[in-house]
Amino acid sequence: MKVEVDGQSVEAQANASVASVLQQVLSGKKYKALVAAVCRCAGETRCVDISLPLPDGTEEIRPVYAESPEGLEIIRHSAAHVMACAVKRLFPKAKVTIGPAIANGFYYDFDVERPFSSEDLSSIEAEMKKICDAKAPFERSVVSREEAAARFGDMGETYKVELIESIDAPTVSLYSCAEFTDLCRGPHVPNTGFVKSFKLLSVAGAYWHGDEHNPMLSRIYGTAFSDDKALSAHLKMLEEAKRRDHRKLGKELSLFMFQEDVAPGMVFWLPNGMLVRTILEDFWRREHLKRHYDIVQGPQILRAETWQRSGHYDHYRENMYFTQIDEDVHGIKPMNCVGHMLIYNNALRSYRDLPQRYFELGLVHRHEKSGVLHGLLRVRQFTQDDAHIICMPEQLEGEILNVIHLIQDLMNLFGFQYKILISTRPEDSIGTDEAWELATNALIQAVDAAGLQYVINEGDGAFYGPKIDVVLLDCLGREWQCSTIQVDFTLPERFDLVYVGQDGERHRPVMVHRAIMGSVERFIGVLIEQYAGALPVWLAPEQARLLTVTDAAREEASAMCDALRSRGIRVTLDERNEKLGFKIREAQMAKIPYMLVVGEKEVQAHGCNVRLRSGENAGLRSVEEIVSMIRTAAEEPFKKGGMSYSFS
RNA sequence: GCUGGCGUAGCUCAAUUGGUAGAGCAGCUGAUUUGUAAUCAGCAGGUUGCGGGUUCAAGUCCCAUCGCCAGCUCCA
Repeated sequence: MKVEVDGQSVEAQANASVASVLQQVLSGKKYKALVAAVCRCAGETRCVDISLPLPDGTEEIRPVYAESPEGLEIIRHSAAHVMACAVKRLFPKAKVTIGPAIANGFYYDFDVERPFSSEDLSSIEAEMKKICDAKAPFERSVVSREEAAARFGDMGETYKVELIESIDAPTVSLYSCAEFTDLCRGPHVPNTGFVKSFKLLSVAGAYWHGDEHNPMLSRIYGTAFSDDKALSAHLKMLEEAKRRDHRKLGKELSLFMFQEDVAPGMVFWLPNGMLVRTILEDFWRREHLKRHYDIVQGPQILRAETWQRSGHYDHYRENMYFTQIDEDVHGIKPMNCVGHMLIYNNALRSYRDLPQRYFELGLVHRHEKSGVLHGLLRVRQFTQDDAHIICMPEQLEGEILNVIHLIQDLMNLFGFQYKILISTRPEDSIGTDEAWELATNALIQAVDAAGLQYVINEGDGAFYGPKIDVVLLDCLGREWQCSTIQVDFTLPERFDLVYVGQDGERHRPVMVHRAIMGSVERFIGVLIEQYAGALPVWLAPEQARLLTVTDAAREEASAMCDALRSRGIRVTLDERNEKLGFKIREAQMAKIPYMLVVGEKEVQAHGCNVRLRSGENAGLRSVEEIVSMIRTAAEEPFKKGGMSYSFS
């Protein structure tokens, strides 16, 4: 039969292996990096082992190379098998469970008497190395469910038996490498020699099936790449991520602190950090005013009956803080929506008044479980850049498009890439089919209109409406969930929101919750990591520092400091009796964008010698030149987006 | 909340397996007036997270508690 391979038509014998067909076309070098193949038969594509015979009716084969995303996934999955094999050699009593490839590597969960320690990792790694050096082939076999269950049952692998019993098919496939056999769909690399660049990273606990009522298993995380170069690049990236950890930088740059015994999960903003936050918030409020939002603020504490009405008391009570005065129970707000609903109801609204867009930098409290707290990224008290847009159904698409533009502009400002996920109606939900369809279409059409790619998450919406989530990608490719746009059918009902239409009748508006940064705390945490603490000039708490060389320059430096301040530059003066090198070092570690050196020469010339935090020297400059240099740098990121920055 | 690892000076970390709690940085005092990532000297700094227990003796071992870190689950 004829098979298409890489654009070439090849004659293939029935029963020929996938490998032999590919070999006719691929050069030796390409063939060596081949880990699997994607076969298309009758319009269906699937990834197969190259050692298997060509599936009947194959029309086309596409080679999968080690360095491709699919190839890496196969290598990682195979690495998980190799790891399980090594663990069974070293810890024969360990029971295997599952071991998939994940975003940047793989893991395998084991049921062991004593959890693995980090010391165990190196011995497991050494055993894996042996298995890989042996280049043991991965062999696939297909057996009946009963036979597989019996075999794993004999081995005492009770978790595997449970998995087999849950599979709804007469047969299951098994993969063996060396002496280890695992239940697995495949495909795998041809032999263990393809797993040559791997590293075990950490151990962790995880529940069987992710359910905390199930036994706790011991999980080993690792990563694997097509070659050592890619592996070391990845390990370097992990080091870099550690170096950029916002918790570490927050301490080093005196931005914020935590005092866990006093207020776990709540931030103390230090002067530097609060300045960054203030600048960011001021900018963001202005941007919202420009885009025709109204800034509002609701109360922090509302009586319990209101939370009953909103549904939070029934659905969100576990995460809420309460306070009791005499007999009255009050709930501290975990969300801002309720206040905004009540503000809407303060007047009878006409269709001419819609949309109403209420924006609030709303402080909320959520009692998150202690184990989930994480620096600024997950806290119990935080500020959402929250808005609720109340509009007529036919305005929905346009409103959502405006929100998407705002998201795009913010992401561009900081150079973030992003991914868009649209979540549709879940099983358990409220609202009519028509309303869901209209809202979901509005979300999709708005994203289309903005010319953006998206992924649909079927059934992953909130029970009260469909949503768009935006995951931003920082410069290391890490993902951060920040923006969210959610249509809500419940709250307009519960709070009986109405508007008077053109027909004089009362109608129910629709409501959109949206947050762009998500939370100011989280967003600043992400920014710190994105810039490794060297915040852009417009956000830097200290934009410039004047450094005197000797006391003789004090007077001149002090005058320049006043002059720069009066021009709106955030500048300080370091006139301590220290060597210049010492002052430079401190300013450099504080990641101050401009270091302005004033010594004898500069006093003569009435200027400063400017050093940038990159280490570059910008030469002797006058105060005016420095002001314009800093302003230009501060405004630079705003050139590309539809947003502006104002000095004041 | 669960599993594992931790909690020592303001910060970063030592303390030879149970035997006198130390160092660097920061701080203070003094000397030094210095040219692009650390000048020198001295001083001070601790109920080893908090509470019990074992022991002649506990930072070290045991129990409990608060919290942190890596995950699981959840989420802005």
